[in-house]
Amino acid sequence: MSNARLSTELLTLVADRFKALGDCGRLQLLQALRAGPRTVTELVDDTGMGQANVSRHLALLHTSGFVSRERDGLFVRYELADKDVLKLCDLVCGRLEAEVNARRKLVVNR
Amino acid sequence: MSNARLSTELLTLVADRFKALGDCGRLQLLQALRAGPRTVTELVDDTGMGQANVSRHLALLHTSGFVSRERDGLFVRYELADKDVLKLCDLVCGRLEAEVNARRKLVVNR
DNA sequence: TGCGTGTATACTTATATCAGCATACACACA
DNA sequence: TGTGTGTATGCTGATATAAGTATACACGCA
Repeated sequence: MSNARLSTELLTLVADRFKALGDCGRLQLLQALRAGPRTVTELVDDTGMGQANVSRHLALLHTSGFVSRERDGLFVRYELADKDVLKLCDLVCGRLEAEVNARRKLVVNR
Repeated sequence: MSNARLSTELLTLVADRFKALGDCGRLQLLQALRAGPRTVTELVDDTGMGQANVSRHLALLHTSGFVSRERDGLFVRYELADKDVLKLCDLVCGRLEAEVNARRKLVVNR
């Protein structure tokens, strides 16, 4: 890391991770998982997305290492892999909030 | 932030930011900007990408708030907007490194 | 072993994204 | 005002991604 120049191969991997987070549906799933582990069915209910969709998005989040899965009988329970994911989201959210506030100030003071 | 449920509108905005980081070329540009401000031409040289490409990617990074721009005569100088971007990249890189090391260990010890 | 329920995947269509080329635009300077 | 250089943008074809439907697969249980 540090200041070393990163190879394009590594950057491609990094880009893939960001791409995995670059979808509203997947972020919804991650948000729903904030509260704790959830089965696919529960996530379908939580998000209102179709089952196939949820399953596909979860698969991608899983191969990207953002969630872990565990079979429980007939169900598969998904869970946030670690807290880094939320750190990433919160960093971006923080930036957004700052921008929104700045913009609001502009509008109010016009 | 905290644990409040985020609206899908906000999540869409967040997703757009992540999407902006979800491209190898754009990450290359951000990496090149680590060293300091750069003109478009310099970034073309640094990255080997086409000029139109570089310009478009920079435009996206700019509207996403990751870089700032400043005209300098005939040139436009781009610069990292803040250190958060690097924090984001480094978080993901850290995760990757950990995985790669784990995988390498598997290969070596097979 | 057969059935029902939960999850994953194949296939399709619609949409988005990317790179390259050509060209328009912005600016400095003769 | 015209010319050259740096930057941005419109257009195009190729590729990737997303969602829906149908269906396959996995598991528990009668």
